[in-house]
Amino acid sequence: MKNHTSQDKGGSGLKWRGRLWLEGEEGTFLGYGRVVLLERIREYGSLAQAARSMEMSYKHAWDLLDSMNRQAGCKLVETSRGGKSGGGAKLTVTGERAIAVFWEYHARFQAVLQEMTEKLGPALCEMEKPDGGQS
Amino acid sequence: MKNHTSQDKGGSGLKWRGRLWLEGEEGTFLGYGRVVLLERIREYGSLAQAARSMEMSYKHAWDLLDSMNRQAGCKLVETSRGGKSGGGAKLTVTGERAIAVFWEYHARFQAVLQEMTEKLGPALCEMEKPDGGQS
DNA sequence: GACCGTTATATTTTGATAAATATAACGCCA
DNA sequence: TGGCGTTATATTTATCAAAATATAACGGTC
Repeated sequence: MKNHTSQDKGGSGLKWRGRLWLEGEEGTFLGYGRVVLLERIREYGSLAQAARSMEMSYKHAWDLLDSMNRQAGCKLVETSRGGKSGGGAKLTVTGERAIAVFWEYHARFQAVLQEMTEKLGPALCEMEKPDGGQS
Repeated sequence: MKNHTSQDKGGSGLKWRGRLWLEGEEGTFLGYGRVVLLERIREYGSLAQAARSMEMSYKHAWDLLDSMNRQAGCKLVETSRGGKSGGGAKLTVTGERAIAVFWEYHARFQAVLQEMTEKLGPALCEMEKPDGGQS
C-alpha cells in the first residue's frame, strides 16, 4: 500500500533536519539535552542519578543546571544537601513550565521540518549536460 | 517610538534559535557552512582560495565538498588539476541549484523562528511561592 | 625539463570539550 | 562520632574533531 505516512523524504532520499534551542544572555538556555535532563531530575529526584541515567558526568549535568538556573532568573530545580537520603533535587513550578514550553515549540518546529521535507523537490541532480563545450 | 521591529524577544530576554540542514545517507548533506563554501568556490573559482577566505583548512573544505558530491549523486562542483592556473573548481548547475534551494528553505526557517520568538510569553519565572509546605 | 598553483591524500599536531577523578561540605541517622 | 549519599567544586585526564603539515600528482607555461 505504498507507505503514505512516516518519512517519505520526497523521493530524493534527503530530508530537512534541525536543532532548536532557546537562547539567553549567555548562550543556550534551553535545548533538547537540557530539557531531557530536567525530566530525568523530575523522575529520579536526584541530579546525580539523572546524570548517570543519561551517561553524563555529574559535573556536566551540574554545569547545565547551573546555567539554566542563572539565566532563568529563578530556579528551575531546587537542590538540597545532606539529610537521610543524602540530599536531592526537585523541579520547581518554573522547571515544569520550562519543560512544557520547550516541547510545545519543539513539536511545532518538527512539524515545520516535516512539511519542508514533503515540499522538497524530487531530486537536485538532473542531466547536468554542460552542452558541447567551448574552447 | 518603542522599537517595533528587530528582535524584541518578547520581553523575556530569550529568543528561539535553530540550525537547519539537509540530511542525506551519510549525515549532513547541505548546511549553512557548506553552502557558504559553495558560494566562495563560485566567487573564487578555486577550492583552496575558498577555504582560505573562510579560514578553513583545505582538507576540511575538500572533505565537505567530497561529502556533498558523493551524496548528491552528481557533482556540485567540477574540479580540475594542472593547467596554466594550476587548476580550479567550478560550480555546476546542480551546485547553483543547491545554493538556491538551501537559502530558500533557510529563509522560511528563520521566519518561523522569528514568529516563534514573537509568540513567546513574557517570562518563565513567576512568584514560584511553593505554598506553606507540608511535613 | 623545471616551475607554478592547484587538486588530492596521508600523517602529525593541536586545541577544545567532555569525562574522570578527587575532595569537601552538608545534614540526618544509628 | 562516624557513615551514608547527595550536592558542590577543583583539578587532572582522555577523547576527538579540526587544524597544521607534508607529499604527490596534474597539466599547462617558460
